[in-house]
Amino acid sequence: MRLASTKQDPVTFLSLIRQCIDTKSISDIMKVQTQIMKSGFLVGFGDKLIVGYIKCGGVVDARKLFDELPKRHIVTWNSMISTHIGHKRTKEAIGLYKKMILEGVFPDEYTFSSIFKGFSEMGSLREGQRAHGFSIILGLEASNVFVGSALVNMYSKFGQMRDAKLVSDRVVKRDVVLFTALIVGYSQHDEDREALAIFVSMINEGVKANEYTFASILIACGNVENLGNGKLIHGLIIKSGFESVVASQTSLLTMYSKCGLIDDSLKVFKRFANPNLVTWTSLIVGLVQNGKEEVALTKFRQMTRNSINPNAFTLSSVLRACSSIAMVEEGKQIHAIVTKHGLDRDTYCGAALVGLYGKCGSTEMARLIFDDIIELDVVSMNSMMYGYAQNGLGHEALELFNRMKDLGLQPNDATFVSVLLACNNAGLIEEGCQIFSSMKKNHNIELTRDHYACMADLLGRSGRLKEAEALIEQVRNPDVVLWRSLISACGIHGKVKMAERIKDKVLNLAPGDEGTHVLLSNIYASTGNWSQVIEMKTTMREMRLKKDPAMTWVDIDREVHTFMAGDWSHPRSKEILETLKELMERVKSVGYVPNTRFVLQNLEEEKKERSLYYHSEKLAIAFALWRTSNKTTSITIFKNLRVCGDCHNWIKYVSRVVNKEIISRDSKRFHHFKNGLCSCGDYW
DNA sequence: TTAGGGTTAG
Repeated sequence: MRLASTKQDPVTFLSLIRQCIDTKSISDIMKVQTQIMKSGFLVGFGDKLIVGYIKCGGVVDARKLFDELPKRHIVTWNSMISTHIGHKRTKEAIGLYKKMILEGVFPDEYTFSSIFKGFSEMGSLREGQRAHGFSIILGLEASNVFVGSALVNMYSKFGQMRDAKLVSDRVVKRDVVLFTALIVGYSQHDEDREALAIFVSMINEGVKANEYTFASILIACGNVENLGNGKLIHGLIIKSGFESVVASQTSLLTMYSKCGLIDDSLKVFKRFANPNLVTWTSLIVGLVQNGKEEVALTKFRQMTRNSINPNAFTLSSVLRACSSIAMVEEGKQIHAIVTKHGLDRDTYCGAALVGLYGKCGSTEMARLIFDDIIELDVVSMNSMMYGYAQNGLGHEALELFNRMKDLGLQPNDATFVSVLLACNNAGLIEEGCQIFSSMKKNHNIELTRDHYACMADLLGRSGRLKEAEALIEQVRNPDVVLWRSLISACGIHGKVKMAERIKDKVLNLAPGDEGTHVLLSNIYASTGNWSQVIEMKTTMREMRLKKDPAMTWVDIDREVHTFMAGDWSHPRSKEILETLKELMERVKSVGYVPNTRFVLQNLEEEKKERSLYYHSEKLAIAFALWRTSNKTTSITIFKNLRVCGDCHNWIKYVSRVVNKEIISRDSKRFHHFKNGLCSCGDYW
């Protein structure tokens, strides 16, 4: 901008400022300001120059000039405050608010409409309440709906829904914005039914819902799985002409998936011409929640192919999908994407990664990620503790549990599932009992089935069978799984009579429960009670109950190889058999003795030994050792059932003679075999 | 010459 050097008049200055606003040029305003100051007009034009700076995005320059002005109009104060709030300069905004009061300028309805947001962003409830009091004194709380909405918002953010409601009740002319703010507040604080009630009263007051209201109320319907109302609102959206608004459609998609109608979510999704990141993420999350993890992963790939970059929300959800169905390799690929986006240290992604690595037995990797997370929360701590629990590292889990208290984090019900499981898997009986009894007393945690299951298993396995039974009887409707763990404990401690008594209880509950039949048959077999075994098996045949065949699989170079006991269909059977033979000789030479107690069939001793020889995990380990190079330091195998005592012992010897770590995930937990020892300490 | 609301995650 070129300025004429001749004398300038007020009209010219005004038009010059307007020109600067149009071209959004801060440097031009500075030139105009210099000119104005030279002409001695600053007092008259200060406010207008500030508006100019603000409109061009020059918050800092506006503030500089603002501080130089001897007198400022209330409008200028308000503009300064709202601009600072808008630019996330919350502290400065609150500073300005205090400064104006000190200088004797009273805040008005415009000031209050923006300043309350500042207090909620700063987390200063007390100061917010003080300002609220001031607005009441000035008669602005109830008379102006802008002020009222801002207050409702502030109290909602602080979770003070009672206060939010009280304010809203006092506001004279309530509009759709105020109602929406209240609905969102209730819904975000798990009071979705109240949110629905507010929606109804809004309609009754004759206030029309808009796309924002619809988006929020659908989330509330989804949260309480109120499909009926959700569908009604879907109809209202169509009637009100908001059918193509992205936000309300995304909420519609979420509502259907939360109500379990994932196909309807997919239908809604199909109508999007250009779904955005939030829409894609909502769909992916919905798929994961409805057990469609593979589809979720396909959608994720489709999304990235469409050049939409994932964020922490998307990636943490996809990672959860991978770990929930043990897609370890896919999970590792997603980890690479997380790293590429610099999100390893994000609370949500970090927690999901910890969960993934914990689940595949790499607690060390999980811990490395965990230690790097910038802001630890209950979930990330729970994930790490659960990882330790699954892998039998009880003391490590307890140490984190204590650290949680030091960090001032409130443990939740999931925390106790992890901690109790950790105690259970590590045989920390006293610690487990103590923590269990503290749950309600000291932490006000509602006991769930999972907590009881852990505790019953812990007591049962340690031989306190009567206590375990009494505990299960405390559960309102104890399920089959709970009782089965007690039967299995009876088996460990040779209490056949008690096992039979519990079996009758279970079969009354669920006559066709094959697990119970298998358990009993195994208990009879291990005590040499072969006639009973035959009877059990006949019953099972008659009832057409089938036992899951034991299976072990191993993932090598992204190819999964599955093995069953005595199954020689693998193309490399010859090599497997040779490796197995060699391994047997080596482990026997250092002390391994086959334990035929674990053969659950009535065979001659030598045949029993042969049958142990070909258990699926032995075949899988032999194959993995043959296929991988000598440099490989660890191999991981997966089993659908629990590992038998003989294989457990055998793998310990193998880990010693081949000098490698062998990680085995069975149906209940991980075992890390190293140098002839197992991480479970032979307690599982 | 100034002001308020919505959608996604463990």
